[in-house]
Amino acid sequence: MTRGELSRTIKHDIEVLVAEAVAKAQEAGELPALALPESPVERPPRPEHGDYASTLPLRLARAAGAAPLEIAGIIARHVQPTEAIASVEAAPPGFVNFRLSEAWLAAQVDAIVAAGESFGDVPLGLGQKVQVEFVSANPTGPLTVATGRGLAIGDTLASVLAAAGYQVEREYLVNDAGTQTETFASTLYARYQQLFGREVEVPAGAYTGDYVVDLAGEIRDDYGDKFLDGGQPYPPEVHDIGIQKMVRLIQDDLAAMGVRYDVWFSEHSLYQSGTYEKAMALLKERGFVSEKEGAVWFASSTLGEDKDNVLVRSSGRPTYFASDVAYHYDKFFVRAFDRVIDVWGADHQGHVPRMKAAVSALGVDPERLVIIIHQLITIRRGSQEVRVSKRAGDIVTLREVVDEVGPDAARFFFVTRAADSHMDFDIDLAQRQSAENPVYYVQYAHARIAGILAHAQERVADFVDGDVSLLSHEAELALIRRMLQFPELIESIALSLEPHPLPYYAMDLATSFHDFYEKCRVVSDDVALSKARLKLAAAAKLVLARALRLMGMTAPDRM
RNA sequence: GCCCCAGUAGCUCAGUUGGAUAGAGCAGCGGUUUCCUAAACCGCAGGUCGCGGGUUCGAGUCCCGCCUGGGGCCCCA
Repeated sequence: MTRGELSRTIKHDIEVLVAEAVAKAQEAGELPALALPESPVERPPRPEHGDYASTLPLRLARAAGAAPLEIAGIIARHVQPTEAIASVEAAPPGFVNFRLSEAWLAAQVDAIVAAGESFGDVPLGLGQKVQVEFVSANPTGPLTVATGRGLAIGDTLASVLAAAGYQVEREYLVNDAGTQTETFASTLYARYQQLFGREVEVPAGAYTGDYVVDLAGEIRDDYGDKFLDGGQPYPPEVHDIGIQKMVRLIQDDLAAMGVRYDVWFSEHSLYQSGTYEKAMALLKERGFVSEKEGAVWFASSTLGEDKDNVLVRSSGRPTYFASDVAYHYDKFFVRAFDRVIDVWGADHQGHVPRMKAAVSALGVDPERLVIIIHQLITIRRGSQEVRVSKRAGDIVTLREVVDEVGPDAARFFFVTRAADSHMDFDIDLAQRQSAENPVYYVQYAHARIAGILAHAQERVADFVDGDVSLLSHEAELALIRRMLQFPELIESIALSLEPHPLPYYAMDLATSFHDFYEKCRVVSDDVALSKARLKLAAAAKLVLARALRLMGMTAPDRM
């Protein structure tokens, strides 16, 4: 096998080599003709075991009726040697260990530099249309810290999927049609009237945060007393203006976190475009709608749910669930996404089974809808827990955190935890540790390389002709090995849809670079070696920058 | 009561989908700068992987039970 377009990753190449070796051993009658179990090659934890290892013999032993070590020996003997592989060995109790050729490793630096920005891309998605919808917080208040998590997960996932060859759209659903926005508008209008000295009470369940008062002030400044006698509970313009301003605020907050959405989808538009009616009609046509107790129900119990769910209240108003059914109808039928990924907080987990049931009731394979649930964040100031409630007005805003610790540190923090894990966010600690945040460790490696390249510019003419075969130091090879993991990581994240390994990788890559820096003088009197090492440093800079950018962070040249 | 998630070093968390001697960051202790960025590097210390059973060549990882914490079980979103 030669290096080329067909090879996704060296890991993949080795998996192919193993499969071919088994097939040859079977032809030769040395192994029984058995169907092979799934057995991806893995990375041995200890360097003396090589770069990659197959555990296939261990999995095959019972069915083959032979000792694992013996099978490992047979497979190792049948592996076709390639320029990339230096050695193949059987090791007890039944591993097949592969060691990469150092000459081949060194040559990969040229490949990485040639690939440039596209190093790390893997042909997995093949242009499939994927939508990632995340955050989608109600436009009834500023974004809270809690939304930072969905933001980091969703945005990073979208970036990684794009790198993996998917056609990705980021989407924010603006809930501009529900009862929450009505309560919000009522509160806003009450505040507005109060600003003109009227004795008006805020409604029950009102949004008592000061930001509503500020917003009312803005409306007064912009429109004067125009809406003062606009009717009850609020004039429609106040509702719309309020939502609009709130959405703009949210957009600003998201921009401050480095997120750009492709689509801002209005819930209200589902009712104007006729999508809602079409979705309900399809559901009815397929026999999943029933009427009882004066309401319209989704017969989810026929799909294995423990109960039915209301679509249209007896008052005639659709529920949030009905909106969401129509919304997903739009995603799959109108816009025809191959795959839809919704990122929700754990407080919505109860909504997952019925949403999946609804999608399948619409006739869509429920596998095409992936709902990622992330656990909630507990916010503390020191030892004191902060209850976050938009309505009560006790909010720790995302903006507040960004302003204090910076977007890069915030993004890094949010994306580093697995979605399934609960998260403690201590604001005091975040401030104190912002300078200790590992993101700076990664960024520093990038800045260090930029410094070296600038330094070299004055001494070494150019290093495009650098001969990378001169790279043979352990630290150099370790850095190259680390970089070659990058495409594997992209592939792995695109499959698992769990972005949290990315920051860990970035730290490891930075460590490999710092170690190389300590042990290998880059710019020295040895011009040939300098050029080779400059090329290696430039490659590392590329990969660091890309890892950071995938997480929505900056890659500074100076710190 | 039922369902989902978690419990790993003092703290915050990873753990390659069941593999070889369980790791990182921070905190603690000690060391490294005539030299491209010391926001770095090297070393030391720190563990009954919540508890108890089970599955098998092999379990932090899978199954069962229990304990603790978070979330859910509305004609709320």
